[in-house]
Amino acid sequence: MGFALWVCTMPPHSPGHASIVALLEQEGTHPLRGVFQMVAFERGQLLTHPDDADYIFVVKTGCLRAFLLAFDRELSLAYLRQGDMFSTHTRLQMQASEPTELFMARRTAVERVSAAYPALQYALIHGLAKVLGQTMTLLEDLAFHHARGRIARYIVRSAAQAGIDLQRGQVVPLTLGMEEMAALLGTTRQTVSTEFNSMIREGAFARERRRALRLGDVTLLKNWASGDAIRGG
Amino acid sequence: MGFALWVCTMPPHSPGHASIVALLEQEGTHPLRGVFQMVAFERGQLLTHPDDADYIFVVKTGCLRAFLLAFDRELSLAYLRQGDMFSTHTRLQMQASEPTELFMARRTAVERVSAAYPALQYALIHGLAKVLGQTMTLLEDLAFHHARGRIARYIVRSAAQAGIDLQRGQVVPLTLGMEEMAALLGTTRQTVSTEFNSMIREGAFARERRRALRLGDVTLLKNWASGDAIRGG
DNA sequence: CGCCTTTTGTCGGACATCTGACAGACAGGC
DNA sequence: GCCTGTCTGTCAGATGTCCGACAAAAGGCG
Repeated sequence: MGFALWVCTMPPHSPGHASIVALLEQEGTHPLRGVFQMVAFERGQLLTHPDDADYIFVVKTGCLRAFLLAFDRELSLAYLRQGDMFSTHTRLQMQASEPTELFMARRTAVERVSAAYPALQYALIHGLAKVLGQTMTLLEDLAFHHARGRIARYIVRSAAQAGIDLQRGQVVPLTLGMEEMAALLGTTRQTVSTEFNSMIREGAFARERRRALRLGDVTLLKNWASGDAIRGG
Repeated sequence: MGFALWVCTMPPHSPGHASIVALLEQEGTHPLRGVFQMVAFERGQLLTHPDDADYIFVVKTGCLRAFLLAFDRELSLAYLRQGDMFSTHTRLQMQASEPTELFMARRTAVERVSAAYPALQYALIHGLAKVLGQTMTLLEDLAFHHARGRIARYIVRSAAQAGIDLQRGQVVPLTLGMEEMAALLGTTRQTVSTEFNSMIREGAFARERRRALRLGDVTLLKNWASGDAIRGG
Protein backbone atom coordinates (compact mmCIF):
# COMPACT_ATOMS: atom_id res chain seq x y z
CA MET A 1 0.00 0.00 0.00
CA GLY A 2 2.91 2.29 -0.60
CA PHE A 3 0.88 5.46 -0.41
CA ALA A 4 3.83 7.25 1.12
CA LEU A 5 5.25 7.22 -2.37
CA TRP A 6 2.67 9.81 -3.22
CA VAL A 7 4.00 12.35 -0.77
CA CYS A 8 6.52 13.56 -3.26
CA THR A 9 4.12 13.99 -6.10
CA MET A 10 0.73 14.87 -4.74
CA PRO A 11 -0.58 18.38 -5.30
CA PRO A 12 -1.47 19.84 -1.91
CA HIS A 13 -4.95 21.10 -2.80
CA SER A 14 -6.80 17.86 -3.53
CA PRO A 15 -10.52 17.54 -2.95
CA GLY A 16 -12.40 15.34 -0.57
CA HIS A 17 -10.99 16.36 2.81
CA ALA A 18 -14.36 16.69 4.51
CA SER A 19 -14.73 12.89 4.50
CA ILE A 20 -12.30 12.38 7.39
CA VAL A 21 -14.15 14.91 9.54
CA ALA A 22 -17.48 13.30 8.69
CA LEU A 23 -16.03 9.91 9.59
CA LEU A 24 -14.74 11.15 12.95
CA GLU A 25 -17.96 13.00 13.72
CA GLN A 26 -20.16 9.91 13.56
CA GLU A 27 -22.18 9.34 16.66
CA GLY A 28 -22.38 6.26 18.81
CA THR A 29 -19.78 3.61 19.36
CA HIS A 30 -17.93 4.04 16.10
CA PRO A 31 -14.48 2.47 16.65
CA LEU A 32 -12.59 5.60 15.63
CA ARG A 33 -14.24 7.63 18.34
CA GLY A 34 -12.38 5.57 20.88
CA VAL A 35 -9.10 6.46 19.23
CA PHE A 36 -9.65 10.19 18.76
CA GLN A 37 -10.61 12.68 21.46
CA MET A 38 -11.93 16.15 20.71
CA VAL A 39 -10.01 19.06 22.17
CA ALA A 40 -10.81 22.76 21.92
CA PHE A 41 -8.33 25.65 21.74
CA GLU A 42 -8.76 29.36 22.13
CA ARG A 43 -7.31 31.81 19.65
CA GLY A 44 -3.58 32.15 20.30
CA GLN A 45 -3.29 28.95 22.28
CA LEU A 46 -0.31 26.69 21.52
CA LEU A 47 -0.58 22.97 20.96
CA THR A 48 1.52 21.47 23.70
CA HIS A 49 1.55 18.29 25.70
CA PRO A 50 3.26 17.96 29.04
CA ASP A 51 4.39 14.45 28.26
CA ASP A 52 5.74 15.45 24.82
CA ALA A 53 4.00 12.43 23.34
CA ASP A 54 3.50 11.89 19.66
CA TYR A 55 -0.06 12.79 18.64
CA ILE A 56 -1.84 12.89 15.33
CA PHE A 57 -4.60 15.44 14.95
CA VAL A 58 -7.36 16.38 12.52
CA VAL A 59 -8.74 19.89 12.39
CA LYS A 60 -12.52 19.75 13.00
CA THR A 61 -13.21 23.48 12.95
CA GLY A 62 -11.05 26.58 13.02
CA CYS A 63 -7.47 27.03 11.97
CA LEU A 64 -4.02 25.93 13.21
CA ARG A 65 -0.85 27.71 12.26
CA ALA A 66 2.26 25.56 11.82
CA PHE A 67 5.43 27.57 12.33
CA LEU A 68 9.12 27.48 13.13
CA LEU A 69 10.28 29.46 16.12
CA ALA A 70 13.73 30.83 16.84
CA PHE A 71 14.74 33.50 19.30
CA ASP A 72 11.74 35.79 19.11
CA ARG A 73 11.10 35.31 15.42
CA GLU A 74 8.46 33.12 13.86
CA LEU A 75 8.22 31.69 10.36
CA SER A 76 4.80 30.34 9.43
CA LEU A 77 4.78 27.33 7.14
CA ALA A 78 1.12 26.49 6.74
CA TYR A 79 -2.36 27.17 8.00
CA LEU A 80 -4.21 23.90 8.65
CA ARG A 81 -7.99 23.99 8.32
CA GLN A 82 -10.93 21.62 8.46
CA GLY A 83 -9.95 18.15 7.37
CA ASP A 84 -6.20 18.73 7.55
CA MET A 85 -4.27 16.10 9.47
CA PHE A 86 -0.78 16.41 10.88
CA SER A 87 1.49 15.42 13.71
CA THR A 88 2.56 17.21 16.88
CA HIS A 89 5.96 15.55 17.02
CA THR A 90 7.86 17.65 14.54
CA ARG A 91 10.13 20.67 14.71
CA LEU A 92 7.05 22.74 14.01
CA GLN A 93 5.06 24.62 16.60
CA MET A 94 1.27 24.66 16.30
CA GLN A 95 -0.94 27.51 17.37
CA ALA A 96 -4.67 28.14 16.99
CA SER A 97 -5.02 31.32 14.95
CA GLU A 98 -8.75 31.35 15.73
CA PRO A 99 -10.94 29.27 18.08
CA THR A 100 -10.28 25.69 16.98
CA GLU A 101 -11.45 22.16 17.64
CA LEU A 102 -9.25 19.16 16.95
CA PHE A 103 -9.66 15.41 16.92
CA MET A 104 -6.49 14.10 18.57
CA ALA A 105 -5.08 10.61 18.97
CA ARG A 106 -1.80 9.04 19.96
CA ARG A 107 0.18 8.07 16.90
CA THR A 108 0.56 4.48 18.09
CA ALA A 109 -3.23 4.14 18.34
CA VAL A 110 -3.72 5.59 14.86
CA GLU A 111 -1.19 3.14 13.42
CA ARG A 112 -3.20 0.23 14.79
CA VAL A 113 -6.37 1.20 12.96
CA SER A 114 -5.17 3.07 9.89
CA ALA A 115 -5.11 0.04 7.58
CA ALA A 116 -8.87 -0.30 8.03
CA TYR A 117 -9.62 3.34 7.20
CA PRO A 118 -8.22 4.58 3.89
CA ALA A 119 -9.66 8.00 4.68
CA LEU A 120 -7.19 8.27 7.55
CA GLN A 121 -4.25 7.48 5.34
CA TYR A 122 -5.56 9.82 2.67
CA ALA A 123 -5.94 12.65 5.20
CA LEU A 124 -2.42 12.20 6.50
CA ILE A 125 -0.89 12.19 3.06
CA HIS A 126 -2.90 15.28 2.23
CA GLY A 127 -1.69 17.05 5.35
CA LEU A 128 1.91 16.09 4.70
CA ALA A 129 1.68 17.12 1.07
CA LYS A 130 0.19 20.48 2.05
CA VAL A 131 2.98 21.30 4.47
CA LEU A 132 5.61 19.97 2.05
CA GLY A 133 4.24 21.99 -0.82
CA GLN A 134 4.12 25.11 1.28
CA THR A 135 7.65 24.40 2.52
CA MET A 136 8.96 24.31 -1.05
CA THR A 137 7.10 27.52 -1.83
CA LEU A 138 8.62 29.16 1.22
CA LEU A 139 12.13 28.02 0.26
CA GLU A 140 11.64 29.52 -3.19
CA ASP A 141 10.41 32.75 -1.58
CA LEU A 142 13.31 33.03 0.82
CA ALA A 143 16.05 32.00 -1.59
CA PHE A 144 14.95 33.54 -4.86
CA HIS A 145 12.56 36.43 -4.24
CA HIS A 146 12.63 39.85 -2.68
CA ALA A 147 9.78 41.02 -0.53
CA ARG A 148 7.71 42.37 -3.42
CA GLY A 149 7.98 39.09 -5.32
CA ARG A 150 6.90 37.16 -2.25
CA ILE A 151 3.84 39.37 -1.81
CA ALA A 152 2.95 39.01 -5.47
CA ARG A 153 3.29 35.23 -5.26
CA TYR A 154 1.11 35.17 -2.14
CA ILE A 155 -1.58 37.18 -3.92
CA VAL A 156 -1.45 34.87 -6.95
CA ARG A 157 -1.78 31.83 -4.67
CA SER A 158 -4.67 33.41 -2.79
CA ALA A 159 -6.48 34.09 -6.06
CA ALA A 160 -5.91 30.50 -7.21
CA GLN A 161 -7.19 29.11 -3.90
CA ALA A 162 -10.32 31.22 -4.23
CA GLY A 163 -10.78 30.08 -7.83
CA ILE A 164 -10.41 33.61 -9.17
CA ASP A 165 -8.85 34.45 -12.54
CA LEU A 166 -6.13 37.07 -12.64
CA GLN A 167 -8.12 39.77 -14.42
CA ARG A 168 -8.60 43.47 -13.80
CA GLY A 169 -11.57 44.14 -11.56
CA GLN A 170 -11.63 40.76 -9.81
CA VAL A 171 -11.72 40.80 -6.01
CA VAL A 172 -9.18 38.53 -4.29
CA PRO A 173 -9.84 37.64 -0.65
CA LEU A 174 -6.75 37.53 1.55
CA THR A 175 -6.98 35.29 4.58
CA LEU A 176 -4.04 36.93 6.33
CA GLY A 177 -3.41 40.36 7.76
CA MET A 178 -0.11 42.23 7.37
CA GLU A 179 1.60 40.70 10.38
CA GLU A 180 0.56 37.15 9.47
CA MET A 181 1.56 37.68 5.86
CA ALA A 182 4.98 38.89 7.02
CA ALA A 183 5.43 35.75 9.14
CA LEU A 184 4.46 33.54 6.20
CA LEU A 185 6.77 35.32 3.78
CA GLY A 186 9.76 35.45 6.11
CA THR A 187 9.98 39.20 6.46
CA THR A 188 8.74 41.98 8.79
CA ARG A 189 5.35 43.66 8.92
CA GLN A 190 6.98 47.03 8.16
CA THR A 191 8.52 45.69 4.97
CA VAL A 192 5.25 44.03 3.88
CA SER A 193 3.20 47.13 4.66
CA THR A 194 5.57 49.46 2.83
CA GLU A 195 5.86 47.21 -0.21
CA PHE A 196 2.14 46.37 -0.35
CA ASN A 197 1.19 50.05 -0.40
CA SER A 198 3.83 50.80 -2.99
CA MET A 199 2.36 48.06 -5.21
CA ILE A 200 -1.07 49.66 -4.81
CA ARG A 201 0.36 53.04 -5.83
CA GLU A 202 1.89 51.46 -8.93
CA GLY A 203 -1.56 50.23 -9.96
CA ALA A 204 -1.29 46.48 -9.60
CA PHE A 205 -4.35 46.39 -7.35
CA ALA A 206 -6.50 48.48 -5.03
CA ARG A 207 -7.63 47.89 -1.50
CA GLU A 208 -11.18 46.60 -1.63
CA ARG A 209 -11.54 46.19 2.09
CA ARG A 210 -9.37 45.11 4.99
CA ARG A 211 -8.63 41.60 3.75
CA ALA A 212 -9.43 41.75 0.10
CA LEU A 213 -8.05 43.52 -2.91
CA ARG A 214 -9.38 44.38 -6.35
CA LEU A 215 -6.99 43.52 -9.14
CA GLY A 216 -5.72 46.27 -11.42
CA ASP A 217 -2.83 45.83 -13.85
CA VAL A 218 -2.29 42.10 -13.50
CA THR A 219 0.74 42.15 -15.82
CA LEU A 220 2.62 43.99 -13.09
CA LEU A 221 1.59 41.36 -10.55
CA LYS A 222 2.59 38.48 -12.80
CA ASN A 223 5.94 40.08 -13.55
CA TRP A 224 6.68 40.59 -9.88
CA ALA A 225 5.59 37.04 -9.07
CA SER A 226 7.67 35.39 -11.75
CA GLY A 227 10.40 37.69 -12.90
CA ASP A 228 11.51 39.33 -9.73
CA ALA A 229 14.53 37.30 -8.84
CA ILE A 230 16.94 38.40 -6.20
CA ARG A 231 19.17 39.39 -9.08
CA GLY A 232 18.22 42.88 -10.21
CA GLY A 233 15.33 43.32 -7.76
CA MET B 1 1.08 -0.22 8.20
CA GLY B 2 0.94 3.49 8.74
CA PHE B 3 4.64 4.02 8.32
CA ALA B 4 3.96 7.33 6.66
CA LEU B 5 3.16 8.53 10.14
CA TRP B 6 6.83 8.25 10.88
CA VAL B 7 7.80 10.81 8.29
CA CYS B 8 7.06 13.61 10.67
CA THR B 9 9.03 12.24 13.54
CA MET B 10 11.91 10.20 12.22
CA PRO B 11 15.43 11.56 12.65
CA PRO B 12 17.02 11.68 9.23
CA HIS B 13 20.27 9.94 10.10
CA SER B 14 19.08 6.44 11.01
CA PRO B 15 21.27 3.37 10.53
CA GLY B 16 20.84 0.39 8.26
CA HIS B 17 20.61 2.01 4.82
CA ALA B 18 23.00 -0.43 3.15
CA SER B 19 20.36 -3.17 3.36
CA ILE B 20 18.33 -1.80 0.44
CA VAL B 21 21.41 -1.66 -1.80
CA ALA B 22 22.40 -5.20 -0.82
CA LEU B 23 18.85 -6.36 -1.57
CA LEU B 24 18.87 -4.74 -4.99
CA GLU B 25 22.35 -5.98 -5.82
CA GLN B 26 21.45 -9.65 -5.45
CA GLU B 27 22.23 -11.69 -8.51
CA GLY B 28 19.96 -13.95 -10.46
CA THR B 29 16.23 -13.75 -10.90
CA HIS B 30 15.43 -11.90 -7.72
CA PRO B 31 11.99 -10.34 -8.26
CA LEU B 32 13.16 -6.83 -7.43
CA ARG B 33 15.72 -6.87 -10.21
CA GLY B 34 12.89 -6.96 -12.68
CA VAL B 35 11.47 -3.81 -11.14
CA PHE B 36 14.66 -1.78 -10.86
CA GLN B 37 17.12 -0.98 -13.63
CA MET B 38 20.63 0.31 -13.04
CA VAL B 39 21.51 3.62 -14.65
CA ALA B 40 24.84 5.45 -14.58
CA PHE B 41 25.40 9.20 -14.58
CA GLU B 42 28.48 11.29 -15.13
CA ARG B 43 29.43 14.10 -12.81
CA GLY B 44 27.28 17.11 -13.55
CA GLN B 45 24.59 15.15 -15.35
CA LEU B 46 20.97 15.96 -14.55
CA LEU B 47 18.32 13.36 -13.81
CA THR B 48 15.75 13.86 -16.49
CA HIS B 49 13.27 11.72 -18.33
CA PRO B 50 11.86 12.66 -21.70
CA ASP B 51 8.46 11.23 -20.76
CA ASP B 52 8.40 13.06 -17.42
CA ALA B 53 7.29 9.82 -15.77
CA ASP B 54 7.32 9.25 -12.06
CA TYR B 55 10.36 7.20 -11.02
CA ILE B 56 11.69 6.06 -7.68
CA PHE B 57 15.44 5.65 -7.38
CA VAL B 58 18.01 4.31 -4.92
CA VAL B 59 21.56 5.56 -4.95
CA LYS B 60 23.90 2.58 -5.50
CA THR B 61 27.18 4.50 -5.63
CA GLY B 62 28.12 8.15 -5.85
CA CYS B 63 26.12 11.23 -4.91
CA LEU B 64 23.02 13.05 -6.15
CA ARG B 65 22.32 16.65 -5.33
CA ALA B 66 18.65 17.61 -4.86
CA PHE B 67 18.09 21.29 -5.52
CA LEU B 68 15.59 23.99 -6.37
CA LEU B 69 16.26 26.03 -9.47
CA ALA B 70 15.03 29.49 -10.33
CA PHE B 71 16.34 31.87 -12.96
CA ASP B 72 20.05 31.13 -12.76
CA ARG B 73 20.16 30.51 -9.04
CA GLU B 74 20.27 27.15 -7.32
CA LEU B 75 19.43 26.17 -3.77
CA SER B 76 20.68 22.76 -2.72
CA LEU B 77 18.48 20.86 -0.30
CA ALA B 78 20.24 17.57 0.20
CA TYR B 79 23.02 15.34 -1.03
CA LEU B 80 21.73 11.78 -1.48
CA ARG B 81 24.27 9.00 -1.08
CA GLN B 82 24.41 5.22 -1.06
CA GLY B 83 21.16 3.72 0.15
CA ASP B 84 19.15 6.93 -0.11
CA MET B 85 15.84 6.59 -1.95
CA PHE B 86 13.78 9.37 -3.43
CA SER B 87 11.46 10.31 -6.27
CA THR B 88 12.05 12.14 -9.55
CA HIS B 89 8.57 13.63 -9.66
CA THR B 90 8.97 16.55 -7.32
CA ARG B 91 9.76 20.24 -7.69
CA LEU B 92 13.36 19.30 -6.98
CA GLN B 93 16.01 18.90 -9.63
CA MET B 94 18.52 16.09 -9.26
CA GLN B 95 22.10 16.21 -10.43
CA ALA B 96 25.02 13.82 -10.02
CA SER B 97 27.71 15.73 -8.14
CA GLU B 98 30.15 12.89 -8.82
CA PRO B 99 29.96 9.78 -11.04
CA THR B 100 26.86 7.99 -9.77
CA GLU B 101 24.92 4.76 -10.26
CA LEU B 102 21.23 4.48 -9.46
CA PHE B 103 18.66 1.72 -9.26
CA MET B 104 15.58 3.20 -10.90
CA ALA B 105 12.00 1.95 -11.16
CA ARG B 106 8.64 3.37 -12.12
CA ARG B 107 6.69 4.40 -9.06
CA THR B 108 3.69 2.29 -10.07
CA ALA B 109 5.89 -0.82 -10.24
CA VAL B 110 7.41 -0.08 -6.84
CA GLU B 111 3.95 0.31 -5.32
CA ARG B 112 3.00 -3.16 -6.52
CA VAL B 113 5.87 -4.85 -4.68
CA SER B 114 6.56 -2.60 -1.72
CA ALA B 115 4.27 -4.43 0.69
CA ALA B 116 6.46 -7.53 0.33
CA TYR B 117 9.74 -5.68 1.00
CA PRO B 118 9.85 -3.68 4.23
CA ALA B 119 13.36 -2.55 3.30
CA LEU B 120 11.88 -0.65 0.37
CA GLN B 121 9.42 1.18 2.59
CA TYR B 122 12.09 1.84 5.14
CA ALA B 123 14.43 3.28 2.51
CA LEU B 124 11.76 5.59 1.17
CA ILE B 125 10.82 6.88 4.58
CA HIS B 126 14.49 7.41 5.30
CA GLY B 127 14.97 9.36 2.07
CA LEU B 128 11.91 11.48 2.70
CA ALA B 129 12.92 12.14 6.29
CA LYS B 130 16.41 13.16 5.17
CA VAL B 131 15.14 15.71 2.67
CA LEU B 132 12.47 16.93 5.09
CA GLY B 133 14.95 17.34 7.90
CA GLN B 134 17.33 19.20 5.67
CA THR B 135 14.46 21.35 4.40
CA MET B 136 13.61 22.44 7.94
CA THR B 137 17.28 23.17 8.62
CA LEU B 138 17.45 25.26 5.47
CA LEU B 139 14.31 27.20 6.41
CA GLU B 140 15.83 27.97 9.81
CA ASP B 141 19.04 29.07 8.08
CA LEU B 142 17.29 31.34 5.60
CA ALA B 143 14.78 32.86 8.01
CA PHE B 144 16.73 33.16 11.22
CA HIS B 145 20.46 33.19 10.54
CA HIS B 146 22.97 35.45 8.84
CA ALA B 147 25.70 33.98 6.68
CA ARG B 148 28.12 33.44 9.56
CA GLY B 149 25.51 31.56 11.58
CA ARG B 150 24.70 29.34 8.63
CA ILE B 151 28.36 28.49 8.14
CA ALA B 152 28.76 27.74 11.83
CA ARG B 153 25.68 25.49 11.79
CA TYR B 154 26.99 23.69 8.73
CA ILE B 155 30.31 23.05 10.47
CA VAL B 156 28.54 21.77 13.59
CA ARG B 157 26.41 19.42 11.46
CA SER B 158 29.46 18.21 9.56
CA ALA B 159 31.22 17.43 12.84
CA ALA B 160 28.17 15.55 14.15
CA GLN B 161 27.89 13.54 10.93
CA ALA B 162 31.54 12.58 11.22
CA GLY B 163 31.08 11.64 14.88
CA ILE B 164 33.51 14.31 16.04
CA ASP B 165 33.21 16.19 19.33
CA LEU B 166 33.40 19.98 19.26
CA GLN B 167 36.76 20.30 20.97
CA ARG B 168 39.85 22.36 20.19
CA GLY B 169 42.25 20.46 17.96
CA GLN B 170 39.72 18.11 16.37
CA VAL B 171 39.74 17.89 12.58
CA VAL B 172 36.33 18.23 10.91
CA PRO B 173 36.01 16.98 7.34
CA LEU B 174 33.84 19.13 5.10
CA THR B 175 32.23 17.35 2.19
CA LEU B 176 31.50 20.55 0.27
CA GLY B 177 33.65 23.21 -1.32
CA MET B 178 32.91 26.94 -1.09
CA GLU B 179 30.58 27.08 -4.05
CA GLU B 180 28.59 24.02 -2.95
CA MET B 181 28.42 25.32 0.61
CA ALA B 182 27.07 28.62 -0.68
CA ALA B 183 24.35 26.81 -2.66
CA LEU B 184 23.39 24.76 0.40
CA LEU B 185 23.25 27.79 2.69
CA GLY B 186 21.35 30.03 0.30
CA THR B 187 24.01 32.65 -0.22
CA THR B 188 26.86 33.45 -2.65
CA ARG B 189 30.35 31.96 -2.78
CA GLN B 190 31.85 35.41 -2.21
CA THR B 191 29.89 35.85 1.01
CA VAL B 192 30.81 32.36 2.24
CA SER B 193 34.48 32.80 1.33
CA THR B 194 34.74 36.20 3.00
CA GLU B 195 32.91 35.10 6.13
CA PHE B 196 34.71 31.73 6.40
CA ASN B 197 38.12 33.42 6.29
CA SER B 198 37.01 36.03 8.79
CA MET B 199 35.94 33.22 11.16
CA ILE B 200 39.40 31.67 10.75
CA ARG B 201 41.04 35.00 11.59
CA GLU B 202 38.90 35.28 14.73
CA GLY B 203 40.27 31.92 15.89
CA ALA B 204 37.24 29.63 15.69
CA PHE B 205 39.14 27.16 13.51
CA ALA B 206 42.08 26.80 11.15
CA ARG B 207 42.31 25.41 7.66
CA GLU B 208 43.66 21.88 7.93
CA ARG B 209 43.52 21.13 4.24
CA ARG B 210 41.25 21.89 1.31
CA ARG B 211 38.13 20.28 2.73
CA ALA B 212 38.83 19.95 6.39
CA LEU B 213 39.32 22.30 9.28
CA ARG B 214 40.90 22.02 12.71
CA LEU B 215 38.75 23.38 15.49
CA GLY B 216 40.04 26.24 17.61
CA ASP B 217 37.85 28.25 20.00
CA VAL B 218 34.68 26.17 19.82
CA THR B 219 32.79 28.61 22.07
CA LEU B 220 32.88 31.09 19.22
CA LEU B 221 31.53 28.47 16.83
CA LYS B 222 28.73 27.45 19.19
CA ASN B 223 27.76 31.05 19.79
CA TRP B 224 27.60 31.77 16.10
CA ALA B 225 25.59 28.60 15.45
CA SER B 226 23.03 29.19 18.18
CA GLY B 227 23.00 32.83 19.15
CA ASP B 228 23.44 34.61 15.90
CA ALA B 229 19.91 35.49 14.98
CA ILE B 230 19.10 37.90 12.21
CA ARG B 231 18.43 40.39 14.96
CA GLY B 232 21.69 41.95 16.05
CA GLY B 233 23.91 39.95 13.67
C1' DC C 1 -20.84 57.42 20.71
C1' DG C 2 -16.60 57.31 23.25
C1' DC C 3 -12.80 54.73 24.76
C1' DC C 4 -9.47 51.26 24.49
C1' DT C 5 -6.97 47.81 22.09
C1' DT C 6 -5.21 46.09 18.00
C1' DT C 7 -3.58 46.68 13.51
C1' DT C 8 -1.39 49.24 10.04
C1' DG C 9 1.59 52.98 7.87
C1' DT C 10 5.77 55.34 7.67
C1' DC C 11 10.42 57.05 8.72
C1' DG C 12 15.72 57.46 8.82
C1' DG C 13 19.65 55.08 9.94
C1' DA C 14 22.19 50.81 10.31
C1' DC C 15 23.37 46.48 8.64
C1' DA C 16 23.84 42.36 5.68
C1' DT C 17 24.33 40.78 1.30
C1' DC C 18 24.73 40.88 -3.62
C1' DT C 19 27.22 42.03 -7.71
C1' DG C 20 30.71 42.14 -11.34
C1' DA C 21 35.32 42.10 -11.64
C1' DC C 22 39.91 40.74 -11.07
C1' DA C 23 43.69 38.15 -9.23
C1' DG C 24 45.80 34.20 -7.07
C1' DA C 25 45.96 29.24 -5.86
C1' DC C 26 45.36 24.60 -6.98
C1' DA C 27 44.81 20.38 -9.61
C1' DG C 28 45.01 17.71 -13.63
C1' DG C 29 46.60 16.69 -18.22
C1' DC C 30 50.02 16.71 -21.76
C1' DG D 1 57.46 21.82 -16.19
C1' DC D 2 53.92 24.23 -18.48
C1' DC D 3 49.30 25.20 -19.63
C1' DT D 4 44.51 25.25 -18.82
C1' DG D 5 40.49 24.97 -16.24
C1' DT D 6 38.47 25.26 -11.87
C1' DC D 7 38.16 27.01 -7.43
C1' DT D 8 38.87 30.55 -4.08
C1' DG D 9 39.80 35.33 -2.09
C1' DT D 10 38.89 40.02 -2.09
C1' DC D 11 37.05 44.54 -3.35
C1' DA D 12 33.92 48.84 -3.70
C1' DG D 13 29.52 50.20 -4.66
C1' DA D 14 24.63 49.21 -4.88
C1' DT D 15 20.57 47.23 -3.03
C1' DG D 16 17.25 45.24 0.09
C1' DT D 17 15.79 44.72 4.62
C1' DC D 18 15.62 45.33 9.51
C1' DC D 19 14.79 48.11 13.49
C1' DG D 20 12.79 51.09 17.05
C1' DA D 21 9.79 54.59 17.23
C1' DC D 22 5.78 57.13 16.55
C1' DA D 23 1.34 58.17 14.61
C1' DA D 24 -2.99 57.04 12.44
C1' DA D 25 -6.74 53.99 11.38
C1' DA D 26 -9.89 50.44 12.43
C1' DG D 27 -12.60 47.45 15.22
C1' DG D 28 -14.86 45.94 19.36
C1' DC D 29 -17.13 46.76 23.63
C1' DG D 30 -19.74 49.14 27.10
